[in-house]
Amino acid sequence: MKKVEKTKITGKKTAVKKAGSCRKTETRKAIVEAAIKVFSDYPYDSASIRMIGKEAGIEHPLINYYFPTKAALFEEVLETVTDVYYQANISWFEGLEALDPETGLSLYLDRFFDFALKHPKPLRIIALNLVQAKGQDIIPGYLRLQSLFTKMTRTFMIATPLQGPQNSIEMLTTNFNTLAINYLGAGAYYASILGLAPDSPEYLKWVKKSMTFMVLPLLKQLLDGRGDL
Amino acid sequence: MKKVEKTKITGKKTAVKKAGSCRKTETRKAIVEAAIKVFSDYPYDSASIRMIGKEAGIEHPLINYYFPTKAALFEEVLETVTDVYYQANISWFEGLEALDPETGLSLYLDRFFDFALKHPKPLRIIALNLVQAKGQDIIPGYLRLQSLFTKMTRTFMIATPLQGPQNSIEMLTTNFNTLAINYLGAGAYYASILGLAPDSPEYLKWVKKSMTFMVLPLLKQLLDGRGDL
DNA sequence: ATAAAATTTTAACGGTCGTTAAAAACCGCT
DNA sequence: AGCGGTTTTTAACGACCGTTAAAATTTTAT
Repeated sequence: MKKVEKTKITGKKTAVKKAGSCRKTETRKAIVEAAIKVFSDYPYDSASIRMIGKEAGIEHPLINYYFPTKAALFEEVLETVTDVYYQANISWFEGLEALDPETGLSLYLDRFFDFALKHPKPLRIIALNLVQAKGQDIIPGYLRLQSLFTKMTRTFMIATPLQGPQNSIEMLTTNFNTLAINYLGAGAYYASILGLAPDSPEYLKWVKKSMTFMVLPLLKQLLDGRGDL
Repeated sequence: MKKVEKTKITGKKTAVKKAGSCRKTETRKAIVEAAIKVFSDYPYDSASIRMIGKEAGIEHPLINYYFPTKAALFEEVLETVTDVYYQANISWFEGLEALDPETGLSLYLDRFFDFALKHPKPLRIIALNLVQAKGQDIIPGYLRLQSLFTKMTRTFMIATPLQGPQNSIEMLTTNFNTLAINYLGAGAYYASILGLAPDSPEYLKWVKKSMTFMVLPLLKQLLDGRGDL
C-alpha cells in the first residue's frame, strides 16, 4: 500500500517518501489531532495520555513512542493552536483600513466568529489553560500563551491606524482579547448565565453586540487620536 | 473544655454547645480554611484531599469524617467564597449615588482592589474554576459560580441609577465583571504579559486605568439614559 | 524469502487519587 | 479507675496517572 519509487536508471534503494505519506507521520498527526481534541475539553492536568490514545484509536503507550513526555505533546499542541489563532487573527484585519469604525469592527467580529465556530478548539485550549496555578507548577508551554497575547497586541497596533498613545492601544486590545477569549473560549459559562445555548446564534449575537457596545466608542476615540483619559 | 449545661429543673442530658466552641467545629473550620487556600492555588480537579489535609495539619482521611466527599467540601468552599464576594460587591456601591461617574467609578475600583488585595482567594477560586470542561464533567457547585454573576448584575442595576435599556446594563456589568475576574483572579498571567509583577502597585494601576478607560464612557452614556447602540 | 528495521501492542512499574474500615487516642462522666 | 462516645490516625482498597521495557507485529530492504 505504501508508495515506493525506485529510480529507473540507477535503481537507488532510497525510498522517496512524500512528506507525511508514510505511516509514521500519519499516526503522529493523528495523535496531535486527538490531543487537540482532548486538550480542548480538559485542562492540561486533567487531560490524560490514555484519553488521547483512545481518541486517536491507538494504545496509549504509542504516544510515548512519538513524544517523549505528555508535556512535549502539549507544547506541540500549544504551538500549533496558538499559531493557527495568531495567523487567523492577522487575516481578520485585511482590508479594514478603508472602512469606517462601525463596519470595520463589524466585519472584524464576523470574521472572528466565523473562525471561532469553525475552529473552536484553539480558543478552548487557550481559555482552559490561561488561568493556572501560580508559583511552582507552571504549565508546559505557558510562555507561548503569553507571547500570543503580546503578538496579537502588536498585530492590532500595526494593522489599525490608531493615533492614541501606545498605552491606550494596549489597554484596548488587551481588554478586547480578554473578553473575546472568555466569551468564545468559555462560552458554556457565559451563555448559560444569559440563559442561552453556547453555540446558538442568539448567544453570538449577544457577544457581538456586547463587544461592539464596549469597544466601538473607544475605537472612534483612538481613530481620532484622542486616546488619553 | 466543652461547655455543657444541664437544665436546672429537668436535668436533661442534651448538651448545649456554643457554636464553634467545641473541638469538632474548630477542626471543621480549619479544614474549610485549608481547602480555601488549596482551591485558590489549584482548580478543583488538580487540588487533592491530601494537599488540604497537609495544609490543615491533619491526616487527610479526617476530612471525610467531616465531609462525605471532596465535592461536598468544594461546594461549601464555593458557597463561602461566592457569598463573601457577593456581600463585598454590594458594599462597594455604598454612597456612590451622590458622586459623579468619574469619582464614583474610581471609588468603586479602589474599594474593589482593596478587597482583592486583602482577600485574593475568592477571586482566584472563581477564576480558576470558571472555565471548565463542557458536557459531562461539570464541576460541583458550578451553578453557584453562575448565580454569582447573575446576582452581581442585579446588584449593579439596583445600586446605580442607570437609565438605559436593560440589555445595555447587562452587557456593561458582564463585561466589567469578566475583566475584573480575569485581571485580579488571573493576575499572574496578565501582569507578566505587561511585564509587571501581579501584586505590584504598577499592575493594579494599569488595571484601574484600563478598566476606567473601558467603562467610563459607557457609564456616562448610561447615566444619561442613552444606552442603545 | 529472509533478515533488519520500524511500528504497535502488551504488561507492568511506582505513584497519586478519593474513599472506607478498623484501630488508636482522647474526652467527659460516674 | 473504668466506661461510652467522640475525634483522629493508621492501613488499605481499587482506580487512574505517566512512563518504561519487552514482546509482537508490520514494514522495508536485500
